Amino acid sequence: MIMRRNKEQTKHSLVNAVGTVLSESGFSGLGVNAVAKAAGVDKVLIYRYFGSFDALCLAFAQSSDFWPSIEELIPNKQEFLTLDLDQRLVLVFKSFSLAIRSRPLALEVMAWELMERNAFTQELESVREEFGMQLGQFITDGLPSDSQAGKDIDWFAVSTIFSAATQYLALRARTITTYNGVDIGSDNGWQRLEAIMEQMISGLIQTKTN
Amino acid sequence: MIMRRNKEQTKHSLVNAVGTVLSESGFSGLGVNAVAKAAGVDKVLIYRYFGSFDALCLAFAQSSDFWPSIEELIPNKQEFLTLDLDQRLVLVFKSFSLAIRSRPLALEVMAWELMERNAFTQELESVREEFGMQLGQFITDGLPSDSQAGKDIDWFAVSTIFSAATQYLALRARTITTYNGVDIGSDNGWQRLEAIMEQMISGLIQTKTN
DNA sequence: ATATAAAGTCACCAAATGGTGACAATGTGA
DNA sequence: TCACATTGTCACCATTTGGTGACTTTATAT
Repeated sequence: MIMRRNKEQTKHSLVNAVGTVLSESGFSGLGVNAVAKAAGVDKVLIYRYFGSFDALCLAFAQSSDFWPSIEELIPNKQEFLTLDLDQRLVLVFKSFSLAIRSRPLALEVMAWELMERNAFTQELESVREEFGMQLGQFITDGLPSDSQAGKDIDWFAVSTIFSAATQYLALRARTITTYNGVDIGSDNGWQRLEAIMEQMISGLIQTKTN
Repeated sequence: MIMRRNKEQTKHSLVNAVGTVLSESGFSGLGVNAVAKAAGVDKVLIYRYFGSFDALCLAFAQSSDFWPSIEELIPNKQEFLTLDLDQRLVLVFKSFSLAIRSRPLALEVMAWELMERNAFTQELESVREEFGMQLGQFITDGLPSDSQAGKDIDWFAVSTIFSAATQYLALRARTITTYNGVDIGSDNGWQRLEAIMEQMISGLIQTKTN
């Protein structure tokens, strides 16, 4: 009863092959032929099982775990809930930059999103958007009711800037090591960035509480 | 003595065609055939005049003005020199984001730099690096000697974060309109970002002067 | 066992890619 | 005028791309 021919396994091979090709050759090398070869499977099966190459990429986008989970960013939820908003932000951005920098596939996909908008990248975006929403809720969830500090601060704009900067610099770090005098190729440089982010956040709160 | 066949003019056509193709079809459509067609010239001349396609791209990188000039960012130098560091930073980042968002070619090239590292992107980076250096000097040039505020602040890290965020969001704005609740497709959203950057900078200085 | 549907292989297609050699048209110097 | 180098055109090449039809092999249900 051994299935030497297994449709599901072949589909998985193809889906995984998308990630393989993407991380090995970048998205410029992504194509029907390359993926089929990487999967060790005939390319015609892509069309048979997924209908189109875009659909296969879509399946990859939905099934893959290239994006960090919230649990990875915040391993200790109990401890996290005891923190203030500023401390939470700092902690999240620290672990976010760490998590993202160690994910070549995520970086490749992020770069792709900046280039094109197709069914694939659209799906990827929706995955990320949901992640962002959950994370946002997590950060503001169950905040001490007596923390009035920074209530009139545009925290969305703050986290937008920090998240954007983090992602951009993580992408740049793949090809250059120094950006504007900061060594984004080393943990040292990233600590500089985290430190100044921390100062900015506390500066914001102090300004408003004064 | 009119040259109906003009080598220099043809070369210029080819160089310009690189920009045309890049802004119309993106860098994924960039190739020998497309550029030659856009220039209205036979592709063999690319190899004759530039040696290789990469060399042509290099010529484009060096000759083009897709990147904003410092004069564009700071039109009134006299007035600029009267400002404090924080005011200068705010002003520069405001005009930088404005300038960059209205430059589709610059955005395309920026996105490309995030994808690949080749002779072309390397040259582009060096152009940009020089720009960054000049801008940095400009910002700190002739500062009032009595301004001790923020002397111990890592301003390189600050401008790194703001510049990175600006570039990333400008890139994202090409394909999506809302990022993390901020409408990066409209001037309104960008004003939110500029406002919070302003608050952060002044917050930094206040923290240190207290 | 046999018919039938599913799973996989293979050969092929048109189009586009980067790249080159042969040739025609034009300019320029003697 | 005539030779010669320059400028440009064109046909062609091998390779790769996305995509399809026809085929063989395997599993399964009756």
